[in-house]
Amino acid sequence: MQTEETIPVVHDTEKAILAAAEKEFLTKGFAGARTTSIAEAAGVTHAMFHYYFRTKANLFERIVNEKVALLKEALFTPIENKTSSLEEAIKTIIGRHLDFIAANPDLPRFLIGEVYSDSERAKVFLEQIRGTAPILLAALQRKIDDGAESGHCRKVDAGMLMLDIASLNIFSFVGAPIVSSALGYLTEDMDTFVAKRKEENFDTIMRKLKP
Amino acid sequence: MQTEETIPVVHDTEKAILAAAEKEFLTKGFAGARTTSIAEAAGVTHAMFHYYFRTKANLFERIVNEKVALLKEALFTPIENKTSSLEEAIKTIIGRHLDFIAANPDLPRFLIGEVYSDSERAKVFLEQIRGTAPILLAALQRKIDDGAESGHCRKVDAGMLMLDIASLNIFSFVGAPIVSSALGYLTEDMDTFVAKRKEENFDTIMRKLKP
DNA sequence: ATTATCTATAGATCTATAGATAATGC
DNA sequence: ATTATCTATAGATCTATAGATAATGC
Repeated sequence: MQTEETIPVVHDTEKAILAAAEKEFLTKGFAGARTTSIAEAAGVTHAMFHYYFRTKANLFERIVNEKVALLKEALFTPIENKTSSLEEAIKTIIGRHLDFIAANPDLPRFLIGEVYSDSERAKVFLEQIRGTAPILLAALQRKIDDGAESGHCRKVDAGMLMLDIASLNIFSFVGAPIVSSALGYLTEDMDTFVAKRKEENFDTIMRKLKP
Repeated sequence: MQTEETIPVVHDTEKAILAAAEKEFLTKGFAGARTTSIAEAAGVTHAMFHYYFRTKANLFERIVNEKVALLKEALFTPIENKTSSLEEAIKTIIGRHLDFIAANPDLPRFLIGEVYSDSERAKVFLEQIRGTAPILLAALQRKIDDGAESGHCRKVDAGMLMLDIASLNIFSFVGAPIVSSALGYLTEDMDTFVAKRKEENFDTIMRKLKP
């Protein structure tokens, strides 16, 4: 039972193409994606693709930018509470990151394969991150330094710590199919898996920080 | 000054095509690779491509199989010395893995993007690993269990530990361009970087094992 | 004789556009 | 009048093959 909107639904076709393109590009990459398949999946004529977005490259760029912005926002939002402990800050970062990946499971592979395999596209991506990452990292480094001074943790580099966190989180997803199949683990449901990995990776990182 | 071989160099063209194809496929993926570019890079006519390998898919499969076999051999060779300690075993595994990635820097991205994005290709890949990984893992698990019994380390799952090791090692390379650029690190020479990462990741893993 | 190579081109896609027609908003 | 949609097709690649010619090994 659909509710009739009085507000006209503008550009329904445009949205359908965008949604179909996102899926096609994220799963097949730029070279593997077909504009005809996108139009077909969107349920519109192929000509509509070009009417709304002119070129394949146009639409691809748009989707990349959208995804990078999303990632930027999800990951590099400064930790709100200035009085939160280092432990809480790390828990927040890992939690955010893993939740984001769980909500966008194709994105890591897409970024790895499409964005920074192409140096031109990588540049745009890196520019975006360069602007915001340092804010989060500076705050993290301050907390680490404070902790180190009071003897609660080792003095490690915040950037390297973030690389460790990113590695453990991302590969939990990207590598899971290999590992689970190779080792014969059962694939439990997503939520359980994410929760388990949050704890596990948090523990790994905290141990690394211990004096 | 070239030494004249009396033994005839068989299939020089074939080798040239193979080498060019490997580079093209590893950097651009199956969909992005062009058989015309491969022939051109190999310095032969395009028809030669088909004369030697018939189809694009043929050659792609051949290169995937070759690379997977290489990876299998490099990573899942059992630790020789049965009397070696857990610490030594882990050091060997991390060292081998990182050396292999350093020697094949495009391979992780290629496997991530090409092999297990396609479930059919992934199956072949996983079959290969399923055969050999358990041998290494069983040996590692035994060492962990021994260590746990004598109170030298925690009792952790060898499979999960390998996932952590793989994550940290692979992402050291795959993610390095992002991180180094985002944080403004200078790219030091490869050997230094590999050596540093070996130590760092070894330390991370050993801390995870501590009781 | 067999193997390797070349030129030329068929055949299959795929992106993009032209131009006509229908729907929509003033 | 403007915006959205359709059909048809141009134009550009790309993979693959046909068929002729040169090189090689007995």
